[in-house]
Amino acid sequence: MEKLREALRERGSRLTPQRLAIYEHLRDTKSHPSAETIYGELKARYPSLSLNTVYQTLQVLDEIGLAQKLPVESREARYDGNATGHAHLICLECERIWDIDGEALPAVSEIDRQAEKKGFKVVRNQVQVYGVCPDCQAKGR
Amino acid sequence: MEKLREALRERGSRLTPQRLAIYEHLRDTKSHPSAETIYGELKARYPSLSLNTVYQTLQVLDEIGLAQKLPVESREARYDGNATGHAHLICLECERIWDIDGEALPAVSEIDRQAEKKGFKVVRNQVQVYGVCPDCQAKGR
DNA sequence: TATCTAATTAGTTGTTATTCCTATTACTGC
DNA sequence: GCAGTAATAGGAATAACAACTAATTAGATA
Repeated sequence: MEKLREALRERGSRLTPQRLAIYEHLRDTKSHPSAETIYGELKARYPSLSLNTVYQTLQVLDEIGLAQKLPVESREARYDGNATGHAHLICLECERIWDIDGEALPAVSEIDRQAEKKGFKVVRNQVQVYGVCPDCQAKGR
Repeated sequence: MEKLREALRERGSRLTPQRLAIYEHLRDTKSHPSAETIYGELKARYPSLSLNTVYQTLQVLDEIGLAQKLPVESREARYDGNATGHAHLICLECERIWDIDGEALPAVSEIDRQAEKKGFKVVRNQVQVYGVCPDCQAKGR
């Protein structure tokens, strides 16, 4: 929470209950929710919350590096409370998303390095692997 | 062109002048255009072309593996006539997109391998590196 | 090459994620 | 606590894209 307050202050922004709630929700879930989903999940506790605020807050969190917007193939963007560079595994059937960390990280860094070799100043990367998760495979296509 | 004809036939679809034009345009450009851009660029030669046809054709090309839809951060999807697995370099300022091939490919494959180790059946991947291109870096800031 | 039939086109309309607008509310620094 | 200013809520607007439809056209067959 102090991390959030500090990052917001640096940007000249205020810490509001809505922002805190969205930040904590994102931080505590592994589900990479969409804006709409976050809205739905927080609405019970914060009845006055508006979807617009969710969008704005997610954008702010993305800007200050405390969240990451994932532009995936489905229409809705999904959000990740872990903004460090890592890859995502996306199930084409159930649309769930998982992080791939550990051994995949060096490969992600290697791609950045190739980009830099071409004279690019790298800001961030997005690595998505689309496929079918074990659950959906078991469910028999 | 025969490749396109063949792939369309297999799907039970026909080769039309519009489809051919869109296919060739995509194949011959390195610019990863949006549907709207393709429409604008072909409109002069095919005045009767409709934007809807462009969308439909791009979807067909994507399905038969002769093009690739890139869900990028900007609102419009961009299309690539090279549907083989490779990474993209995207300039956050001018929005141009380049392919990264060659040495980055093993790293992309390595990430797929990690996904498979988790029990995923990998279908395709998307690797995007966002940053600032040399031109835009030179242009100051 | 004429015919039959299913696919395609182009135009219109629909859908929906996201953004814009603005009056009201509520943080923050004093 | 008060003033100043940023954030919120909520409704309306936007825009990319998808669905629908009537008319056209291409492809296979003979």
